[in-house]
Amino acid sequence: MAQKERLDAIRDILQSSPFVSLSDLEKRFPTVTSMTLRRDIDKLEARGELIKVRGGARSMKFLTSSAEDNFGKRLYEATGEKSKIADAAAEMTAEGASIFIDSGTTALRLASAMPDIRATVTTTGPHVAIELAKKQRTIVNLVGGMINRENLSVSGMQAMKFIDGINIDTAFVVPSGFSVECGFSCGNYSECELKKYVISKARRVIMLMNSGKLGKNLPYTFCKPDEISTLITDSALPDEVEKFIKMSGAQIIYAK
Amino acid sequence: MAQKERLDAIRDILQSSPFVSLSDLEKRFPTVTSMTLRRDIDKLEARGELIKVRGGARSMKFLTSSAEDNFGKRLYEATGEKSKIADAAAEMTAEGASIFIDSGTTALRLASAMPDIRATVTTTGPHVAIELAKKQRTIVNLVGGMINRENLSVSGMQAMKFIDGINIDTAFVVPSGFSVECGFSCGNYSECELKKYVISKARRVIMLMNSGKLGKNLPYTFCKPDEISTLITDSALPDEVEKFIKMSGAQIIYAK
DNA sequence: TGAAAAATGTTACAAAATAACATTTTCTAT
DNA sequence: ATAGAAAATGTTATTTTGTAACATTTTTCA
Repeated sequence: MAQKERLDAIRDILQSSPFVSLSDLEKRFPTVTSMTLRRDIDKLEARGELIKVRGGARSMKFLTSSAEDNFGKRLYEATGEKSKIADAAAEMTAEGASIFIDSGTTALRLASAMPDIRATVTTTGPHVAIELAKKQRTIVNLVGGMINRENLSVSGMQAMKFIDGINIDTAFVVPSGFSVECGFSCGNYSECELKKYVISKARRVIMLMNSGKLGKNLPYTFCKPDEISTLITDSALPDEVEKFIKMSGAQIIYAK
Repeated sequence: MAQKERLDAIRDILQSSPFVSLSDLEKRFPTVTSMTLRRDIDKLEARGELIKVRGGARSMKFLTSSAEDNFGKRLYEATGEKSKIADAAAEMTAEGASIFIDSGTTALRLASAMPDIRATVTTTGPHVAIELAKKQRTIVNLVGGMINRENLSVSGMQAMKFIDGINIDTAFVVPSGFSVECGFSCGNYSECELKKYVISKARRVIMLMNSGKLGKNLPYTFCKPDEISTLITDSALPDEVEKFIKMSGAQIIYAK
């Protein structure tokens, strides 16, 4: 019976306060041990009524209301470069298309920015696939193969075979580096091979590159600008780079 | 710049997972100190993007939208039993083996409980693959194919082809239901087919079943007790069930 | 009533968080 | 280009917190 009263009291406190410390509780319930109070907190956490944090517990009520506030705010905050690029890319998708999306964080942003359309999306990124699975209408295919633990993407022989079996209308590819001399490059051989193959099979290739990648060369070049249709980036490219890419026949979109 | 990338990465992780531990982050960012990662977490907490908890951080997104996202919810359900089962299963792995791990939350527990051995692990669960990728020695293969959005697992023709190309020493399979009459069953046709195929190819089949699945029948039966080597469960089975399974020649392990 | 289960207490130990200061990197204004 | 400021990161020692494991008490209910 004693336990029930304590639990109720803790609940009450957390209705009017966003946090309660263990020492507060000790003062309030001097007849029981701190261990007992910890166990009370554990119980309430298991029921989802609060969140256990260092030194005490936070009120679920206050957490959810502040979370909603933040969500509204974030809509007006300047979104990061990657999100801008992703938003621009998301507009280039179409109902009914067969779409390929690379792995990586930029790709992940694209996945969450994608509209919920009736399209088939194939990806090499497990995270991307998980994000895409939240859509209701989109069919999601995950490429099989060996996982590269550095960047959590799939590649290798099995992956090549998988790509072999599909057609691609639009491929969204993310490089790790770009320079005029070396083109688009990445740091892993089998990934490079896979990207090459995807690009060769895709009707339209859209490269998503945030400006941080500019001027970086990685060991394996998988593509030159003349093989892509569009480059989406966040900030203005140096003149000679822009000229070079346009000469190669690719369109440049500055996402903002 | 480096900091920004880390913050983005942490944000990303917490978009698809309800919790990230500090040690996860240490593995992911081996170039910086844990102190730096703590400070990153502090920053994000100050912005209301996550909640700092002992050992890591919890996703604000999952706290608020856990009702919609039943996968995240299930992670915290039946935690105890599933971990016990996973721990017992983890002991049955061996260096050099070719191991298959199913998808699902129990499988995810197994993935994190697995020792870091030189083995090849193939899985149908993207979450499982991501978890396994944290090991240093283990080679991780992700089966390719169509994603089932209910339980985030891969199946379909492409997946069957993938399984076709590999050999399996030990398969850890997780059913959605079991009864004496119907055997081990699951709720999805193509998944059922895949499990069947995996079981037929595996030298040794270990079924991981928490007691909550007992007595449940789902539409598709993929296996009867006489096809498995071992059943790992958390609490004592009713006598007649235990008898039936042992008569089929399977070993029963009670995890505790 | 008398076992089993639940609640609580005790203690020792392990883990995690913090503080405070040192060092490095990055930015900025001249 | 560079000095100085500010921000980011590293280092270490210390304190706090959490947990595990087991002992004891209380409650439940067959």
